[in-house]
Amino acid sequence: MSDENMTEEEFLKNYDLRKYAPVGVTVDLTIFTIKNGKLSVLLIERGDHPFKGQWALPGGFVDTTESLEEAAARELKEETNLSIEDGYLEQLGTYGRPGRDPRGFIVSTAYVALAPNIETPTAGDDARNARFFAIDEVLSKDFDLAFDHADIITDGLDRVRAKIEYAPIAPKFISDDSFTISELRNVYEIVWGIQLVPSNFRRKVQSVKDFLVPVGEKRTSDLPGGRASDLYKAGSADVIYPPLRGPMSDPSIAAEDF
Amino acid sequence: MSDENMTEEEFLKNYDLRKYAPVGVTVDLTIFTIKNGKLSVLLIERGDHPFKGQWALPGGFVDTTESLEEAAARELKEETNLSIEDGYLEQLGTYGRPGRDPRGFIVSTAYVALAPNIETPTAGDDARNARFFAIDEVLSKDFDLAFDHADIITDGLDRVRAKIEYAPIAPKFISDDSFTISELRNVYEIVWGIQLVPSNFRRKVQSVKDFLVPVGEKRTSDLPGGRASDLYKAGSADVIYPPLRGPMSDPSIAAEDF
DNA sequence: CCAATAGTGTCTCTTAGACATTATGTA
DNA sequence: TACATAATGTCTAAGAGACACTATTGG
Repeated sequence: MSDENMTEEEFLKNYDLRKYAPVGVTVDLTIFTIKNGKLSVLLIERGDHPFKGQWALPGGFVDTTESLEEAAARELKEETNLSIEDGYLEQLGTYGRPGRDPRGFIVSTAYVALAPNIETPTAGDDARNARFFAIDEVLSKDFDLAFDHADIITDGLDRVRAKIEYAPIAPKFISDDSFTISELRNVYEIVWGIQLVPSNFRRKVQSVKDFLVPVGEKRTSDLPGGRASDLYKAGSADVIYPPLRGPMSDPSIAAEDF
Repeated sequence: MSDENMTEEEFLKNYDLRKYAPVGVTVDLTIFTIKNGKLSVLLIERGDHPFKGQWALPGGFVDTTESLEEAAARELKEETNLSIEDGYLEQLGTYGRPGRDPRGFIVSTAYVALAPNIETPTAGDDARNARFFAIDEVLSKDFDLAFDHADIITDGLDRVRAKIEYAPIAPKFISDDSFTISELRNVYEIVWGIQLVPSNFRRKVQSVKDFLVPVGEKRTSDLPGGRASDLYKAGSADVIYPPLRGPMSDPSIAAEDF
């Protein structure tokens, strides 16, 4: 039967993807958190070939019964026990350079996740070694990451630094449901790597509609001294407008700071 | 030989991706242009199953010898004869919902391309029907696009509308190498679907460092009347700062206009 | 001259950045 | 009390939006 006259049903009955060149699809996660005052990313030590023994982003092959998003959410849950609602998960991009995986033509769709400071990532059933590394350590020249994961982490870092300007995702770095404006400012300072003027930061975040809602309680610092601070929780805003301009958006700052 | 004691070379010699579930990787392009004063997207009429006879984004399977970017650039060249330098090409995202392609588990990495108003897309060797459609027509309820391409076009449209705020890509819509500020403003007005105040737009784009460089010539309008306008060409800026705020970034405008 | 578009100037209001001042907590 | 941090207020300069005005073209 010629292709021309086949119905779509007939075509699909005869169709077999296996005839074509073998390819694979994986997801990889850049799970960011703030640990010891530094922006950090979760890595796992690979227990199998390829890159056995090297550090890599958590991830794995996508099951053909799940979407990419579901595969990423599954990995996030496995590694951090965070559900997609508590944490934050967003597609970063897809990496498909031939040769990036020695097993064959395997494209990987990378996701960015944000996590609060969780004590120890759940190692999962497999006895994999998993822990958070400071970003600057991971991106240093002598840190030997598997695959093209250094590229992915670099892109993920850029994404996070740019996105906290206009998306209300910074609270995802904070463990508690409620937080102070100083804690929020601290997140921005760590992610951007610059100091912010507290009073101006306060004015700006408070002027953003539905970004922060006052909880009505105060928290006294664990350090000696200092006025108790008001607590806030994340509001319903889905955009920060006007954005909190960081060093990513202004070329004049970016030139000197990165 | 157990997996435990294999070297990486031995592992890879035995490894065969074909053993796993069959998957496919395609690229799809949302090639935007401005035609008849409307933002438009290139569609091709599918000559083969699946979705034979329906309109779809140009694209196809990725060759395992090329990167995703190269595959997208190849498609762009085939469809519009634009090289990646003249046009503009950027990864949009990857779509992997099971069932999106009836042939099997096929993920598609979508790219956004911008093209000047080209007369007729090169139909290519294959006798496919290909032409630009106005965005609002394509995204109307009764336009029956193949696959999940309506989702991809919607996302691509959002990307373009957001990105012309801070990236100097608007000139890519203009055929000529040099252009007037009115022509540039026209691009923004069409993409955003709003009217801009000419004098304020002029002041803002001219204040962006290295965005526009004067050519030193004037162009007289083809219409009767009107002062001759200065010509500019795209400069070396890779970011527009401060951004040209459109309706995408300001929730108060977005609410009423979309 | 008129009509039409390009380009300049001006006014006001908002916002950002810098920093002073006041408030409230602990040692 | 001293000290530390939170919260508020103030000043100035830059930028945005609205719109008036001038310049240059063709008919």
